[in-house]
Amino acid sequence: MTLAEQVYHQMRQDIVSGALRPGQPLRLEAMRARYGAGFSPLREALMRLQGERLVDQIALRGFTVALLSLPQMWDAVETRILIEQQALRLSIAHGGDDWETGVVAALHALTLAADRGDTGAALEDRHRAFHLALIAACRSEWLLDFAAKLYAATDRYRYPALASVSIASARNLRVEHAQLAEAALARTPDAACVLLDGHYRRTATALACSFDPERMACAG
Amino acid sequence: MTLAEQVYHQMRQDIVSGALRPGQPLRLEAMRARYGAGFSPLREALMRLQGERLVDQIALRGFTVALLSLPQMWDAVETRILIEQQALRLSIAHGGDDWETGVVAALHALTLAADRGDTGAALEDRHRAFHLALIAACRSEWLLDFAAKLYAATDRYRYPALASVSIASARNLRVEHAQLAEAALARTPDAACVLLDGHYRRTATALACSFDPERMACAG
DNA sequence: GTAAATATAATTTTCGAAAATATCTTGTCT
DNA sequence: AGACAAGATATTTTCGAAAATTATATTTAC
Repeated sequence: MTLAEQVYHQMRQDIVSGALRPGQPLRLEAMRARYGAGFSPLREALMRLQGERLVDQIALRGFTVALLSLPQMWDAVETRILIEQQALRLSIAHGGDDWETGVVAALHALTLAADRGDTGAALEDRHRAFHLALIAACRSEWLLDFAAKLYAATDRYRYPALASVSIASARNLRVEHAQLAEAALARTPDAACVLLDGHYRRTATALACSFDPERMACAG
Repeated sequence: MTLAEQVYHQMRQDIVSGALRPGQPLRLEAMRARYGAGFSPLREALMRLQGERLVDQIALRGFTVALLSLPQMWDAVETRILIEQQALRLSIAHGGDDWETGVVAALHALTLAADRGDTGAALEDRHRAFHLALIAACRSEWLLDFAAKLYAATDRYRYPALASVSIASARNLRVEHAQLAEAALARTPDAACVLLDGHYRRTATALACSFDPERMACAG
């Protein structure tokens, strides 16, 4: 993997996780120290992140971490529901044994991690893998591409809440995930889409209640 | 505008228009001669184009123009229909006087250009402006962003056919556009979405019949 | 004291050489 | 002849200095 790619992945994770705060200027000299790379790979990574709307750029005035706001969160959530519902319908229609197996495996791994009390990036990876497994058989590169971008965009709002137990435990996420997987494997697209919609909307509503754009954290 | 931005826009147009052929390697030395820029702005432009799926990259082996294929065309078309139908519904729900005025103006400009027999980039700009005007009031940055990417992706298949008159004149595109605008302004979202779906599907079907991946042209 | 003009500093952007990697050519051995 | 290694060539990737631009501080004029 080239240096530019490494910087891209690290910086992306730092933005999504909040290590780099929304609005924060990304000065090249500071980035050079942080990621140990020259200007070229840094700028290449920043260009890619700009394309994912994680970074804002103003010509000749540099880059900043994209801001967070409730309207933007809802925009990302609504669009994500549109994309993933369609991808889920297609997956249910086209998915074979491998798809079913992938969903079961991802659900099990997520449940194990959650029950064990995993937190932060570890749990987050399992969660992303589960939602990806549901739509993996949709046979549309565009839908998968958009879903990945929107996952990162919405994840920025959820990450701060992951550390605090209160929000997560208030709802029974384990049951929601299990029902979603069950409906998908039962090949009932309408039911699965309703569950997906509810799952994302409840999450967004919970985050909206405790959203603090200043601290960019979602108080638990 | 910085040099990197100029290169990005020129290169994007060259890929969409077919001046750079699908599969063609984008050697940096050749690009440097063509666009008159150093390695840094060239690579930044290529990184952005990769994010839009117009360019493929293999680490340490360089960049190529993304290939075209019928399955990929249909994927882009189907996804575009999903995105633009939703954006159109939202625009119809939220659009005010400015939106209506924008649609009427864009339709008129497109009709003038088409009747005058404009071709290539000139007509293409009017066409894009019309479809953007329809969804401009949707109030979703994500939907507009995706629609723009998908427009470029599908435009690559349509550009070669623009030069030849036969395909364009076989259908009455003028009537289709006018009916679409009428349904939108009449605030009948279901009717408008049906027209949009039919418009894109007929276009894609026509292109599919004369698709030639080798020459990457769509014979008229 | 305020505002315009100028000088200074900080920052982004661009360039081309150098390093790293891949690809092609050639020669050798079985 | 075919397979394989060694060297030569071509290409990508990275670096840091230089150029271009913006931001800040200082001076000057009124």
